[in-house]
Amino acid sequence: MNTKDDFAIPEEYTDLLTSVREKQIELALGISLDNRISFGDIRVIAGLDVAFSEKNDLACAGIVIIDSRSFEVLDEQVAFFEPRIPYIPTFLHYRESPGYHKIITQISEKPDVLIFDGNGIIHPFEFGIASQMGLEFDIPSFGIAKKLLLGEYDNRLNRGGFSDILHNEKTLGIAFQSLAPPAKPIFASPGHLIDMRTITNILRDFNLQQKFPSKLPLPLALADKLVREKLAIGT
DNA sequence: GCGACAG
DNA sequence: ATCTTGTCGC
Repeated sequence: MNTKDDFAIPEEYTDLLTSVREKQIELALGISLDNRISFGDIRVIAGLDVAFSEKNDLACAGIVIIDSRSFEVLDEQVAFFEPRIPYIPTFLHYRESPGYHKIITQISEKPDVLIFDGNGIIHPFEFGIASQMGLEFDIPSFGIAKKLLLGEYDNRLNRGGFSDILHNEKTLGIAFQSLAPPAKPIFASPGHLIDMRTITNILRDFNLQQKFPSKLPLPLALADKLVREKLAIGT
């Protein structure tokens, strides 16, 4: 089982990332796992993702904002930026957040909930990118990872089934097996101001969109598609 | 020492 | 994440 010690900072980045790590630990104290908004009151929900060029010198961040009742797209925005560091596990926020800070200033409507591509509290310091962005924007947030960073779960999942993800005897997230296609489960965890129950409801509600079949919830699936297309054009 | 490690 | 050939199933 992975622990904090398994995620040491690479030698060549100790100068830069030691203070980033200290900040993670400090800010993690400010995370709330209580709901700010109940599931039934969510009207506007957004998915956020980043795509990278092959050379890894340019990235495109994107947001797709959805009306949770009609499933219509209310707004979508992209922003290009240069990643500050390469991909280093547990430091995704430091790599991708400049893009998210740009697009959040461009949107016409403030979402009730943000869904990030990555982890919330499934993180050695319980402070993944979804937690940090939710805290910085002061908006309820959670993350979805396609691969499990740490923790354990019962992998005998039925279609449409959920299973708690445990780490050090604590529930950090939920594994979800999509209803539609044979696919591996996804791993969701709260970022900030949202609870497991609400996340479960969102995953269930936004999974069955015939319009865009995906194991990812609709807003995130659309954001994923958006940034990939825009990057291909802008490159 | 080796392996594992969100995107 | 991105690239990329081949293969399986409906």
